[in-house]
Amino acid sequence: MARKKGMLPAAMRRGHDHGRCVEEALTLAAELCARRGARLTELRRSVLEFVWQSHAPLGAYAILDMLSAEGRKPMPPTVYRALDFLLQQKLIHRIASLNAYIGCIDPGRPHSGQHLICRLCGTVAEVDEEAISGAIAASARDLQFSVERQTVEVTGICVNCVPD
Amino acid sequence: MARKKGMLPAAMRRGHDHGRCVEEALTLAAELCARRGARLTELRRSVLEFVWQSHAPLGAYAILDMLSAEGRKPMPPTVYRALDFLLQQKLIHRIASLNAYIGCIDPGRPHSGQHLICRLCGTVAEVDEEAISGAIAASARDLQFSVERQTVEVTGICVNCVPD
DNA sequence: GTGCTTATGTTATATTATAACGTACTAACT
DNA sequence: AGTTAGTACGTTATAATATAACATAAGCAC
Repeated sequence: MARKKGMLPAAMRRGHDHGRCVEEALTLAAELCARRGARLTELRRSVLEFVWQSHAPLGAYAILDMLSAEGRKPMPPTVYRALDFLLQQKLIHRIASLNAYIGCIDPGRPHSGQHLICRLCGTVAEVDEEAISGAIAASARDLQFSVERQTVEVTGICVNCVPD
Repeated sequence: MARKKGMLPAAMRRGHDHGRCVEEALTLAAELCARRGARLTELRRSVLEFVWQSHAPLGAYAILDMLSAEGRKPMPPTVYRALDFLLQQKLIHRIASLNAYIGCIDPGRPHSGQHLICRLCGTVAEVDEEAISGAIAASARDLQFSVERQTVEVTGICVNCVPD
């Protein structure tokens, strides 16, 4: 799972087999839930699948529309409950600056991810840099602040969208 | 303005003279706006003052209520426009994870601030650690990602709220 | 003062999220 | 299989955050 220096995260690698990413993510999610005694119901699985299919974070109401298009006609609380479950299981992240949700690239391992958000194509890449989380932890320690959650959202232009 | 290592940011120093913080912030804001040819109107100044008076970020509708209590009866767009102005002038920050706004501690100098948010008392302290922003910049460079904005919001328990 | 620009007022509505309560499903035990 | 306890989902209503679109007023340049 460890990405090599200089290697782009999958979300920003053009032409990668994303169907396979999604499939693997769903399989891993099922395993993790089974191991934890958490129920990955059909609804929750569908939501996770939609979230994973998109490289850009999906809003709750976008997910709701997709479920509606599939034949279910859920109301907002249903979607939010599924999202809450997936957040609790750390299968997805919430991108606060977009009010939207995206699949977690490494739900099996505890980590504080950082997100790079391309302002043009909307793609979000998750990275997990010890240098970043370590610097935050060090600063917090200096201020005797006990960290529970780190939200790092970096907005800019991804390599695929940079004008030549 | 540079905070010494181990020294708490004002927001988390009990008993500091916050009235003075607010006063200084308003004076500086007036100077900066004058220098930039931006108009710090009465409304905008009031909003900035309310935001500064609180150590916890204020929501737009809380500000609206405060303005109403003062006699003005603005509608939401009025408040949001004032907030937009203050954001553009970098006199305040938006805390995405709270949908709320807080005064910027150092609006004169370009910087990418990081925020420590106490889950218990709501106080937010802004710091500006080169180690953090540098680590983010380095990671982005590695991915050929061109950074425009860094959002770092760290949630946890501040030193004043830690149980002994 | 006239005209231009910027700021604010006003009405309406969009978007995101949750409270509260009811029903159905599932698993565990008898 | 029947009972029960817990969990998930359905449904209605509404809260909280934010913006679009257009009207009026205030400030400034000439």
